[in-house]
Amino acid sequence: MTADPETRLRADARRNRDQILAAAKQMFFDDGPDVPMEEIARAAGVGVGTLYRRFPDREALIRAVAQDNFARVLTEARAAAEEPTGWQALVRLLGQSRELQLSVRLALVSPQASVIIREDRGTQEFRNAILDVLDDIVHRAQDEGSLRADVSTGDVAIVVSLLLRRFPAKGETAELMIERVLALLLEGLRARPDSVLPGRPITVEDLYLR
Amino acid sequence: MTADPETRLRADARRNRDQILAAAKQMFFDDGPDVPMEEIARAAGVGVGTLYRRFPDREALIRAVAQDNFARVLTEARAAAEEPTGWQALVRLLGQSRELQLSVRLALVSPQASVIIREDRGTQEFRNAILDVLDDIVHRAQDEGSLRADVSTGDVAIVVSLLLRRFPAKGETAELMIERVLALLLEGLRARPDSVLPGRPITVEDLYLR
Amino acid sequence: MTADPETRLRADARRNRDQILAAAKQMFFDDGPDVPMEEIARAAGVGVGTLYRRFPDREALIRAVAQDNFARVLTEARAAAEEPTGWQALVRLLGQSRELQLSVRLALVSPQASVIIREDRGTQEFRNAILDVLDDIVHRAQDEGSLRADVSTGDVAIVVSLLLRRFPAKGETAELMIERVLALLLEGLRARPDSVLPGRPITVEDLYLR
Amino acid sequence: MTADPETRLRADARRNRDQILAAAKQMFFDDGPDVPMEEIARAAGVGVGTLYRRFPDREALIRAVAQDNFARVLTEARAAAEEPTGWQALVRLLGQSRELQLSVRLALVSPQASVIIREDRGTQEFRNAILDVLDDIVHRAQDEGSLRADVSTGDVAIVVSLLLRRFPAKGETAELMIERVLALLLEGLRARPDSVLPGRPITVEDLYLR
DNA sequence: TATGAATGAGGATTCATTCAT
DNA sequence: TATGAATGAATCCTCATTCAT
Repeated sequence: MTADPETRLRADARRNRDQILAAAKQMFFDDGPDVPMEEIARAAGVGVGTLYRRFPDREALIRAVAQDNFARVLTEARAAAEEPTGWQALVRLLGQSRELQLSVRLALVSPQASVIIREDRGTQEFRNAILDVLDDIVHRAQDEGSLRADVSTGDVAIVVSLLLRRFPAKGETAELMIERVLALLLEGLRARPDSVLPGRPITVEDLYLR
Repeated sequence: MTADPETRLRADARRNRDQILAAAKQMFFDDGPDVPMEEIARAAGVGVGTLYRRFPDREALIRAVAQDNFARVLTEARAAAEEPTGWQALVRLLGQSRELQLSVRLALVSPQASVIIREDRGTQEFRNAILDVLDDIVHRAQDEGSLRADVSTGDVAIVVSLLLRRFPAKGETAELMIERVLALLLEGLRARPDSVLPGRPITVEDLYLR
Repeated sequence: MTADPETRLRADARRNRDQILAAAKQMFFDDGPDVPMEEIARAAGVGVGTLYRRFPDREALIRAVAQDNFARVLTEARAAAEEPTGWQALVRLLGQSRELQLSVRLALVSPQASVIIREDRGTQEFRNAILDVLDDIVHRAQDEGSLRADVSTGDVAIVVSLLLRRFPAKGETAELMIERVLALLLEGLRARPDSVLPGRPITVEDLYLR
Repeated sequence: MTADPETRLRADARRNRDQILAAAKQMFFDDGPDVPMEEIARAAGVGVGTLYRRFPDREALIRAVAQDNFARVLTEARAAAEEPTGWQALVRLLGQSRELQLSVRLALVSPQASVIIREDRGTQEFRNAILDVLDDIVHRAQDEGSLRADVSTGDVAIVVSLLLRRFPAKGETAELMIERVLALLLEGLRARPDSVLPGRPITVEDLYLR
C-alpha cells in the first residue's frame, strides 16, 4: 500500500525492460531484425509473454531499440560538441561513429525496419536533435576555416552514416579499417583552396525524404 | 527427339532462368532477401515449381544472384582498367560503383545472406578476379604518383564498398549524394606530400576474414 | 484480530464478489463467454488476482453467473405464481421472460458453456425448483380450463426458453418483437375445443437429457 | 496444356473446398465458431495450409459457411413456395426450419460471428432473396384469409428464426419439441376473428437494423 | 517440363493461470 | 489480501518446399 513496493516493482519491471532492450539490440545486429521473438526473450532471460507485455509487437520493439540507440548518439554528439574547436568536435564525433555502429546500424538493414524507424515519432525527434548538434559543429568548423565551405550539414551526416556500415572484418582489423576510412574522409572534408565538390551542398532537408 | 526441340527448350529454360534472376535481384533489393519465393516466381512470370526446378532452394537463388552481380562488376572493372592512366581507371571504377549499387548491396544486407555469399565458391572466384583487376589499377595509379602510396588494394576495395550503401534519399538527390561522397573520397585518396594515414595498409587478405 | 475487521472484510469481499459477477454477466452477454478474464477483472474494477481468488477458474465463474441468474428466475417465477389465476400467472411469467433474457441466455450460447452449466449441481437445483413452480402454474391453468390440456410443463418450459433468444433488433423494436411473439404463443397455448397438438406432451424429464 | 487437366484440378480443388465447408459447418455447430482451425482442417482431411489457401482467415470461412447455409435456405424456401396455397407453403417452410437448424444457427451464436455474417455482402443478398420469397408466401396466405392479417413478413421471419434454436434434447425428442412448438405457433398465426396482436406489424425493415 | 495445390513446420501473438510483492 | 507482472501453452497464420496433374 505504500509507495515502496510499487517503486520496487517498477525497478524490477525497468530492469526487465532494459534486459529485453539490450538483448534485442544485440540480436538485431547479429542476426537481423527478423530474429524470432522467442529467442530474444530467451536471451533476455524472460518468457515471451513478458516481452510482449512490454512491447506489443515486433515493431514496437524495433522502435524502442531505435529510440534507445538514437538517444545514445545524441548524448555522444553533445559530448563531442564540448571540444574546443569545431574541427576537433567533428573529428571526435566521426571517431565515435565506430562506437555508434552497433547503435544505429539497425536503421540501415532491412527495408521494413527502415520504414518503421523512419516513421517513428520518437526517433524522429532524437534524429532532429542530433542533426541540430551536428549543424552547430559544422558551422563552427567552417567559421574556423578548417572544414571546407562547400559542404553542408547533410553532407557531413552522410559521411557519418558511411562509417556505420558493417566492415568486412572482425575485431582489430575492422577497427583499423574504420580508422583509415575515417582518415581518408577527414582529408576529403578539410578545407582546401583548390578543391571544389560537384553539385550543391546536401542539406538536412534532403535527408530521409524518400 | 531431334536436337532442335531440345535446343529450343534450352533457349526457353535460359530465358526462364534469366527472368527469375532479374526478378529475384529486384525484389531482394526492394524488399530484402526474405521475400516469399512465391512472389519472386510471380514477378518472374513463372510458377513456384519452375523456380524450384532452376534453383533448389533460396540459398541457391541468393548464390546465383550474387554470382551474376559479381560477374557484372568484373566486366565493368575490366572495362575501367582500359583507361589510359591508373588514376582515370580508378575514378571510372569508383564512378561506376553507383551502378553497381543494385548489384552488390545484397551482400551487405542480412547477416544470413552475407554468410551464404561469403561461403559461395563461385562468388569467391569472381571476387578474387575483381580484386586482381583492382590490384592492377591501384599499382598503376601509385606508380604514376597520383594515388597516395600508403593505401593498398584492400583500402580501395573498402572505399568501393562504401559507395554501395543505400543512401537516405530517392532519385536525383541520391545520385547527388553519391557524387559528392565520391568526390570527397577521391580527395582523400589523392597523393599528398604532407598526409599520412594511421596504421598499416589494408591488404586483400584482410578482407572477409571474419 | 477482533471480529470487527473480519466482518468488514467479509463485507468487502462480498462487494468484490458482486462486482465481479455483475461485470462477468454483462460481458458474457455482450461479447460471449470467451472474453478475457483480464477484461472482466478490469470491468469489475479489481485485479485478475482478486478475480481468481474468488473464482478459481473460468468455469467456476460461469457456474456462479449461471446460479445467480437462475436464482433470479426462481424469485420471479415465485412472484408470478402469486397471481390469482393460473393463466394470469403464466402470462406474467412469460411476460417476464423478456427481463430474464439477459439472465439465462448464457446457457444458450456456446456449446461449452452449455455443458458447464448443465452439469453444475447448484444450477440444477435452481432449475428444478423453477420447474416445480412452473408445474404448479401449468396445472392450475389447466384445471381452470384456460391452458390447453394437451401440453405439459416441459412444453411450457420450452416456450419460455424461446423468448430468451436474442432478437434481431435493438431497443424498442426488440421489445416489440418479444411482445408480439409472446402474444402469438399465448394464442397457441390457449385452450381450444377443436385443436390438438401432434405427438405427446413434453415432460420435465424430457428436458436437458442430451 | 489442354483444358482437361485444369478441369480435373478444379474438380479436386472444388472437392477439397466442399469438404472443408462441410467440416467447418459441422464443427461450428458442435463446438462454436472458435474451434481451432487445425481441427477443422483435420476433420476435412486436409492440412491447415490448404484450409488457409481456400479461406484466408477464420472470418472468410465463417462467411463462406453462412453463404452456403443461406443459399440452401433460399432453395428450400423457393420449393416451399410451389405449394398450391399460401398457407401450405407457410406450413411447409416452417416445417423445414427443422432441417435449416444446422444451416442457420451459426448466425445466432457468438456476437462476433453475428457481426461478421451481418456485414457480409453475399449473405445479405441471400437473406434478401429469402425474405422476398417469404413476403410472397405471406401475402398469398393473407389473401386467402388463412394467415392473420395483423402480421407482416418480419413477424413471420422471427417465427422462423425461433425454430432455429438449439432445443434442450437430442434425437427424436428434439424433433418432437420442434413439431409441437411449430404447431403452437401455427395456431397463433392462424387468422381468427376475435384476436389482435399488440403493437404494429414487424416489417422486413425492422430486422437486423441494430 | 510447367504449374500451382497441398503439406506442415515455424514463428507471432494471446491469454489463462500462477506467484512475487 | 489485492495487485498486476511473469510464464508458457495454445492457437493463428505464413511460407518454404514437395508433388500430383
